[in-house]
Amino acid sequence: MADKVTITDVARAAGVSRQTVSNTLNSPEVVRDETRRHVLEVIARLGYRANQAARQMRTGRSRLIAIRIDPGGDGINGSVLDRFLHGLTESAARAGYRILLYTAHDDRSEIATFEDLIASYEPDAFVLTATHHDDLRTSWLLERRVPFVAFGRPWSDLPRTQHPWVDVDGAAGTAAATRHLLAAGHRRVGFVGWPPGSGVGDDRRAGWERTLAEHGLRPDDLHRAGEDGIATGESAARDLLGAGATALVCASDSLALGALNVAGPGVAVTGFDDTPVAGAIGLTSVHQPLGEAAAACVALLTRALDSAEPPATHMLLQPSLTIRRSA
Amino acid sequence: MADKVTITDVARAAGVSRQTVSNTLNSPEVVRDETRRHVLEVIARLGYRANQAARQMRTGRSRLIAIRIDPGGDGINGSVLDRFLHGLTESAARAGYRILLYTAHDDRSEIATFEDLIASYEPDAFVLTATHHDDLRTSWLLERRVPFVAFGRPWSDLPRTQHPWVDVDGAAGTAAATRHLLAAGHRRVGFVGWPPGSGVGDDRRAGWERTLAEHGLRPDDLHRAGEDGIATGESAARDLLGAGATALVCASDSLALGALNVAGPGVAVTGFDDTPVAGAIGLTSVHQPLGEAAAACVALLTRALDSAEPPATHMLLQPSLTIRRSA
DNA sequence: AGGCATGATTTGATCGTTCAAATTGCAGGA
DNA sequence: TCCTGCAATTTGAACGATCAAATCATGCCT
Repeated sequence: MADKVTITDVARAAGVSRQTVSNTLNSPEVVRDETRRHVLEVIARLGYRANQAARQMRTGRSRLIAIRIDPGGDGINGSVLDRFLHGLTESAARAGYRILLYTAHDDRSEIATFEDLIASYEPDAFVLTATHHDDLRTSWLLERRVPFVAFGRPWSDLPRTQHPWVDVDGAAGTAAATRHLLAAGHRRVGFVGWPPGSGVGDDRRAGWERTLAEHGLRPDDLHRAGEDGIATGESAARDLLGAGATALVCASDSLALGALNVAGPGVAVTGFDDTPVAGAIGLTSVHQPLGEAAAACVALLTRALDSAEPPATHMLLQPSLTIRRSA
Repeated sequence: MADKVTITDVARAAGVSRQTVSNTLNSPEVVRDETRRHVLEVIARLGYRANQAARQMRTGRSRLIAIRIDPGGDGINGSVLDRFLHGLTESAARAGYRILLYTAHDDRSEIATFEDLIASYEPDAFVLTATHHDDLRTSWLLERRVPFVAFGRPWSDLPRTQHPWVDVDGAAGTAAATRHLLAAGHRRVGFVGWPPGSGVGDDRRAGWERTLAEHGLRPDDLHRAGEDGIATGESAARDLLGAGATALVCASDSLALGALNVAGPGVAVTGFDDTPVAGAIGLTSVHQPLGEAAAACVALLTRALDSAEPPATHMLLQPSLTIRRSA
């Protein structure tokens, strides 16, 4: 590539030592004002930037954050992670970090990739996505004191699952959707979700249930569960409409799309994640502040890595409801 | 992190020199069989992996490939780049490379990021996406001899735009869609695209036009253009159906979705990019082999970087048509 | 005038791997 | 027996930044 400028080149041009150049950039307070100004002028003139490999060898810090990328393109909800990833890349760059990607198809292969990345590139931290029950990754990283933050909560109180996390309050999202439907006059509001046992799914159903109770209404068995997908949405919606529901809160946009296919005029449907599909078909959907979530992950990590402050342990963000034709 | 194993540790444990350990991994042909086997056993036992920063300082190679990530989440077509990015990350890892992400909002800020990344992390190459007319990036990289491949063709014969690229044949995609509609009995097939001047748009229109001509049919002004989006699709479809079209080939899934909103029974519509939206609403759409495109990009780069073979200059891949209810 | 303290600056060493030259040992031929 | 050639192995140096100890210069006090 173009001829490289090193700290020795700058030192020579400025008539000072290498250390004075390094101090000018990293500990300016130990350099006399006049010297510092002169060195900065030479740095700017020569276009000097520090070589990260050399810095890393001496400091042990790569200023890299590693995250898995998923093949989400076949799914309606896949775009959630890309928006998060974009936000993460921007926030990290602002904090002086870069994002390193990897792929993995299960916990064990992801752990094998952790070992490889840690040994070769030495990322300063990991961001975990798609956390789940019995997630092997979190305890592996905790045991080895590898800094990380999860986008998604641990759904267990076990000590080995206590780790830094950022999440969006799913229950608050379905609560807002439910309130919106109640405000529109609906009294028999159904819920289409996933089988119990999924932390995220249980949380989203809790928001619907709790809000009905707050309005003196009973769920009355007006909830159905199944694997995420349009087909599940369709069959669950048929059942619920047959049972007298006039409005449906769905745990995902895939489920909501299926419900919409079945819903007649007057039936209100909401989804979750505010995906491009929701935008395309006019679906009211819970919007997660993914840019904010990404920024929060970087903030938690940089506080742990760069700051003397005690690390923050978690951050729960609030969603909003994007209102469209469907409700 | 966990105690590090270095090449010196392995050498000591094996009773050989550092160079013999390095040779065992990188030039095994210069190490006696018996010695090599013994050293490999010690490497495995100690769990040694080379420190990439140290290697990079000596070889000048980071084994990183940098690519921009876009905030595609607000667009229906955004998922195209995520599937590509996932495929790229997997293919790169297979070839011994990792993917480094950055963001940029225009050519100039992207070039500023190039300068920063090149000086600090020294990526071995860049993958460019969203190439366009008067793209400043390609000439900047060519002038500095920075290795890169574009996912997308240069649409100009100017010497300064001759660079390695991988693309999917858009014209072949719309040709296949057009043939499919003709085979279904349609004779008045319209085209909904973008304003002339976009290389991608012009190419996709050419596929439709050429296929009609091959069947002795004339386009008859059965084409409309506008900014990508559902609204454009709707108004263009209205026009074309009014002009007698019974089928529509659209340059994107967004346009196709708009067209579908307007199309009555019996009107066939196809889109482009086979996005999750297409899957969700039952739209026949041209599918781009993004995993293959990603693998081709890595192949072109690794051939240029790691091989003595003369570099390949480009690769044009073939799409397929995913047939659903809409056509 | 000399000694001491302190701010400012310099320089040797280090990080871990690869490069390249030097060294070693062994076999074959004169 | 000695010399030469070559395969196998070793070791000093380099990559570029930071760390830390050493050095230098200046000012103040005795």
